[in-house]
Amino acid sequence: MITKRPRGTADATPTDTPKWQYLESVAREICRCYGYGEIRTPVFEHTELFQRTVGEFTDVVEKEMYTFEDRGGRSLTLRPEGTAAAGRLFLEAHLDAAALPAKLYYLSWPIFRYERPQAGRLRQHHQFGVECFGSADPLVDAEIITMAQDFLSAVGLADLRVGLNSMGCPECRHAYRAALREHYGPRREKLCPDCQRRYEQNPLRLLDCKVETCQELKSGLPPMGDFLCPACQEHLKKVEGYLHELGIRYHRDPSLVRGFDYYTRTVFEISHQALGAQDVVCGGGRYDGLVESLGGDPTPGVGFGLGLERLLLILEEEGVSLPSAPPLDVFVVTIGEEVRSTAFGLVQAYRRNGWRADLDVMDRSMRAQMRFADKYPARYVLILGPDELAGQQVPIRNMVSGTEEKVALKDAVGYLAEQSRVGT
RNA sequence: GUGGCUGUAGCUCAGUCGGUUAGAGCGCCAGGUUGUGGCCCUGGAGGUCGGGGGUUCAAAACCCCUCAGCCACCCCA
Repeated sequence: MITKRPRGTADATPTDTPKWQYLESVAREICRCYGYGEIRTPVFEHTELFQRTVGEFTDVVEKEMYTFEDRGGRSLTLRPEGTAAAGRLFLEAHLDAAALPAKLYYLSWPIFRYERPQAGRLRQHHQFGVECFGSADPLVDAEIITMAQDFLSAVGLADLRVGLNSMGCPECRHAYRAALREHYGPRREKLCPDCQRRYEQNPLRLLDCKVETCQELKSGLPPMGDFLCPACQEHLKKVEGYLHELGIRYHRDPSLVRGFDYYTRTVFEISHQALGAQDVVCGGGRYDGLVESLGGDPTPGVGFGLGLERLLLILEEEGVSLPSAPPLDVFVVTIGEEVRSTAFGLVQAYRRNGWRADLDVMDRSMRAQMRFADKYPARYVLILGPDELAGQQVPIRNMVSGTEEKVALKDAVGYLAEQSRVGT
C-alpha cells in the first residue's frame, strides 16, 4: 500500500454511508419540525475566532487545534467545534439584522482535534449541531435539550442519561471563582499538577478532577448552585420546569462543567453507557456572551453538538438495525456477446424508469451471473440469450419466491411496475 | 500529552520449547451443471507474520525502535 489513512480518521464505504444518510435524514426532519434551517461554513476559520470564543486557556485551544499558516501568512485553524463558526456566520450573514431568533443547524460537519485516538474519539469526527441565536428565554434551552432527546429516540435509542447544570453568568461565576480560590488557596500544594495549573487559569475546572486527593480537597466546598445570582437561579428553575412538563428525564449534576469558555448558565450533556469512558454523545448549553465577544451586539444563544461516530457506536452496541445498501431491482443475465447491446439498452430503460438495474461486466458464465445476482441481492433476474433475442420473449425470475414468468421483451420494463403494484 | 494491552490471508482466529514449505473457518474466483441463484462437493487465488533494526546455526515467536488499533487518564462529541 502506498498510503494509509492518517491516524484518528475513518473512511466510510458504500456499506457505511446508508447509515450516515439515514441519521442525516432523521436529523433534517427533526430540524424541519422545530423550524431550524441548515448552514454551511468553511472547514477552516481564522485561528483567532476559536481563541476568542472557546478560550485561550482551554485544552482544545491550548493543545488540540490543527493550526497552520496559509501561503498568505494568515493563521488558519480546522474547526475544533461548530458553535464559534455558526456565531461568525450569524454576524457575517447579517442574520442579527433579520427577524430573531435565528434558528440554525449544521449536519455532518467535520470537526478536528489533535487528540490521542481511541474508540469514540477521533482526530476528525462529525457533528450534527443546532444553534439558536437571539433569545434568552429558558424555553429555548428546554427546546434544545428536547430536540437532542427527540433525535436520539427517533433513531432508536433509549437509556439516555441527561445531565444538567448551570454555570451562571459572568457575575456569579466571578464570585464562585473567588470562592474556589479561597477554598483551595491554603491547600494548593496538595493539588495534582493539572489542578495547580487550573487554579491559576481556569478554577472552575478544579471541580471535575478525578484524582483522588483532589476529590478529597473538594469536601466543604460550597456547590456552584449557592453562588448563582437570583436571575441565574430563576433561569435554571424555569428550564427545569419546562423539562419536567415535557416529561424529559434528567438529573442535576452540580459538578458538570463544560470545557469551552463561552458557556453561560445552562449546560447539559447526554451520555450512554454503551460508550465506555467517552460516553458523552451530545453536549451543549447557553452561550450568551459569544456573539458580543465576536464584536456583535450582545445576543444570547443556546445550542448543542452531537457526535455522529459516537452515536453510530452506541447504535451498533445496542443492536439497533440501520439501513444497509439497497438491493438491486433487476439484474439482466446475458448469454453471449451478441445480446449485450440489447441487454445494455434494456438495463438503461430500467434505470431511466427509476429501477436499480445492472448487468454483468465481468465476463462471467451464466451460472456465475446468477450467483452474483443472488448475493447482490437482486429481486428479479431477467435472462437474455440468443433464443430470447430471436423470440422476443424473456424469462423474468423472482429471486425471492423462485418463480419465473415469460414476458415479451418490449413489456419487460413495465413488468416490474406491474409486479410491485400487485405487491410482490 | 501520560500509563498499559494488542498487531499472522479481505474478515474472525490457530500456530507447542526459537526448528524444515505459516494453517483453519468464513469470504472471493473457477468448476461439478457447455441456459438458471441459495444447499452440497472439488479445486484455485490470496501472506513484506504491521514496518525497521538486533540476538541466534535458525525468529511469526526473544530484545530495541517505530507505526497503527484498543483500554484508562487528560479532555471532549
